[in-house]
Amino acid sequence: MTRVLVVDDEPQLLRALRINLRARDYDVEVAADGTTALRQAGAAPPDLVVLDLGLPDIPGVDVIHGLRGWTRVPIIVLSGRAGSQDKVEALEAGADDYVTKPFDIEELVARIRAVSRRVTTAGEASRVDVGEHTVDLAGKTVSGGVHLTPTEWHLLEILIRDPGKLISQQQLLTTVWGPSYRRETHYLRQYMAQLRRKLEADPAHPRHLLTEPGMGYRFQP
Amino acid sequence: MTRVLVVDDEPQLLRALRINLRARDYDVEVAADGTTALRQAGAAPPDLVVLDLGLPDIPGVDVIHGLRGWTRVPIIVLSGRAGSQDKVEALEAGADDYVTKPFDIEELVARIRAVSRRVTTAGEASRVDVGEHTVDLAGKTVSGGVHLTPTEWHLLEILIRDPGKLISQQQLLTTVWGPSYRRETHYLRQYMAQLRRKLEADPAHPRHLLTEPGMGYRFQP
DNA sequence: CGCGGGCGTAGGGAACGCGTCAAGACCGGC
DNA sequence: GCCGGTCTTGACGCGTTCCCTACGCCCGCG
Repeated sequence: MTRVLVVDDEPQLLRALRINLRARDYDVEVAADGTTALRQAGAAPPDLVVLDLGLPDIPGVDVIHGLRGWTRVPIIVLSGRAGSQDKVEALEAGADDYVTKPFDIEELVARIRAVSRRVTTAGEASRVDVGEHTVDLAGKTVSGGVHLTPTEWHLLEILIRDPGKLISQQQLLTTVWGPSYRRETHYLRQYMAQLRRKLEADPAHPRHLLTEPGMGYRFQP
Repeated sequence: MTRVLVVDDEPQLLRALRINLRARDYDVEVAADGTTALRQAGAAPPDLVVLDLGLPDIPGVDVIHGLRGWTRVPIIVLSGRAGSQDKVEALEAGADDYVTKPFDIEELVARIRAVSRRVTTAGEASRVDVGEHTVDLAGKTVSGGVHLTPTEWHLLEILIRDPGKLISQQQLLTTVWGPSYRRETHYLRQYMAQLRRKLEADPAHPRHLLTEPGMGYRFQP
């Protein structure tokens, strides 16, 4: 889960951000002033920082410098000052984005998503453990010399994308084979068996690729 | 040198951007409409795109989608519309930043620098070993007197950039030959065979330039 | 106890994708 | 204008993957 550190002293903004980001599976932490922010970031480095420049103790640019001294964590700046000189200064100091107040909360969330997407997709791959093996969705690799065919990947990706969640047979069939194959449930049995043979330690008694009779399948981490 | 593709039809803005970016060692290319932009980006992929949403031919969001279909190049959007709905839409489509007109040229340059800074510092290795040979990406040389043609270099670079990661044939084709060649998979077979003949010890049984049937190719160090 | 639905497994035919060889089209320099 | 290298096409054999049919098993139900 992506951890966002919000540095601001307005309870109203904090509340709105917390709600909106929680809904999108972000973890929100809060700091009310610059010193707290720097200490907190040092103690538990966040994955992204939302920084209000109008802090009670230190100038916002100094907070940017304080962070950039040791980390390249993405920083999104909030500020009441719309002058381009202020923007240039903050961006040159190392900020990734600059949003002027007042702003729409939806826009800020979209910008947070844009920045964190850029970072995570550029960075290391998303890996998931399935029993003995490790599956790398981005690189399309499985540890232990296991090889998966395109159809097997397609199926596995849908299941892994929502760990623990039940995926109906109809959804699996329509997304992998197309809407006209909605009733061909034996395709699922076929390929689920192959996935289990390749990934599960004991294919006859699967522990991660589970069947929910009459309903669908579920990936259990 | 970082190459920036500016998609806009205002000569005044283009001129200002060209001067300011040239001064900071950026290479500036220009496209006046969406189709030109997509074609140009396919022919010579830029390192960053500045995209005006108010284009004469296609909606700006479609240009974003057209690019995001095969590349993660950073996109900075310019727009006269300041509504948060427009911003969210563009950012969700895959844009990295959104600047509303009128804006200060200094601010745009600062944002370009902020975005490209994150990309270039993402990391890069110049020399890579491929079996018996050593490939120097920067110097465009291969040890052992091996010579590669431009197309071969282009292909090899994409594969080497993400070692161990699978690259889809769609991405390879659009990046090397252009979006219209998306289905010409036998170009890939042709040139992958040539690369293997030149680099692999046993071209019939490649150990570094691997095929993933139905999906793409992978460089294994 | 017999029955049927849902599930897991096995095997074979067909189609697709891949590698390879070969030849024609294009473009540069000598 | 000739010639070498490079880029585009085309055709063929082979292996893998996919699709489909068939069968055995477990469990709930009548």
